[in-house]
Amino acid sequence: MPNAKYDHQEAINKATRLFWAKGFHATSMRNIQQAIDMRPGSIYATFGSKEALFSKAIQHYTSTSKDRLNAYVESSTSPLTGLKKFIEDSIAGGQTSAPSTMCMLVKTIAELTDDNADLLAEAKRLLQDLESAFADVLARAQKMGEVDAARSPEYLARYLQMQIMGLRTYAHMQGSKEQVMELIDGVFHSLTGQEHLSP
Amino acid sequence: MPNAKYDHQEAINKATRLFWAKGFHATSMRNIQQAIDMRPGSIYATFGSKEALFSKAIQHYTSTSKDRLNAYVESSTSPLTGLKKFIEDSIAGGQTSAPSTMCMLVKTIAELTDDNADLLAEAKRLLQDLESAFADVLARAQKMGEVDAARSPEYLARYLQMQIMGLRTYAHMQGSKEQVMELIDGVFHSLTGQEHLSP
DNA sequence: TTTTATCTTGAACGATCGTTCAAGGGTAGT
DNA sequence: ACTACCCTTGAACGATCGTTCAAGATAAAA
Repeated sequence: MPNAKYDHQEAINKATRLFWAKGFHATSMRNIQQAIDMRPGSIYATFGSKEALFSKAIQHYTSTSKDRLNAYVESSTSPLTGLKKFIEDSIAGGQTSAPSTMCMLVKTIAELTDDNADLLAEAKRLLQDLESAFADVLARAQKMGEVDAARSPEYLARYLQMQIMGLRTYAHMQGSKEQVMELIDGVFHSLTGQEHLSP
Repeated sequence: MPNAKYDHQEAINKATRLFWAKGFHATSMRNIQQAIDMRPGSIYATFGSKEALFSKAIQHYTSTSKDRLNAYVESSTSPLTGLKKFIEDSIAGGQTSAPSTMCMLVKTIAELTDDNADLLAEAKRLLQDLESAFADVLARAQKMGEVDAARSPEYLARYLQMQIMGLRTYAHMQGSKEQVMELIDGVFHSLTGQEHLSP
């Protein structure tokens, strides 16, 4: 790119934050143009369409989320405490003031229909990716005896994924940070308690 | 109304199902016109605006949900089994083939922003109403010894509300009905188990 | 400096959005 | 049969949607 004026990665980053905050339909291409300071011609030459840009956005979101999870797990004394820190940070929001406490992928599958079948399918696939990342962490936690080994990491990850969806959505609905933290503690007690996870 | 051609209640019912399936933004007034077989003039004379009609819709949804919950609780051998049947029916969907496994109010707070501040606030308020209904049921379950009495019904309802949000959203993401039912069982084990709910 | 290739610009397009309103239709009361 | 009143109709409005494209700007190659 001999004549590249814009930083495409930074553009995707800003577009991601905007889509995350407002959703797919409520974010107009004119909003995007203003946020990333590009004119329609450049945007369409670079990304192709609103759908394609949104696709880049949810991919970027997922990649960043995975990185953040792994960073917490690596820098913590144990996989499980790293996992908890990741969840608390996702909801309470550290310095990285996120556009929403809700998961961007959950917002996406909540909003989109078959009118955007490709995006919907991809959001579901990316959520499965994140679930796999949870399974990896939980498998490591099992080997360290932090979590009941009688249940498969896949089941535990499924359970955790569902809990995180609920927690982040609940946090978006209700203001009290204290009560949400209490719910997080409740979730982790049910996760470490061995006898109450099995169906 | 000496000259009323349309059944307004049935119109609200159909509009609710459409909004529930497609969300606020993706549902156009022309979609509504077709679904309820009314022309724009009549719709606006009756309901005032798209926002006002959507407000009626989420109120109707909440009212129906509460009725369905109470019906399950009354017709069951115990409050807790009624609660579980309500949840299973909400997700698996009985004969009432719902437009979505996801909670309409969750979809609403996931999609809307401050651009529709009134609707957003009302959806949150209606979710609190449902949480109160859960608290009533859980208090009755406590008196019957089905649920740990050491925790307040308000906390338990908060916990349950969060779980339902997660369960229904997860069910919408992932196809396997079997795995979702397994998760529901897991939730109820954590709800009945006394030692693992406290933070 | 001139040419060439690449990227950017912004006006403009057709489609669709939520909404309005003058005109028409139908029922009830006289 | 006539009036009065309510409800319904559907064309039309301005705004905004996602997207396109000819023209201009810019930097590397010759």
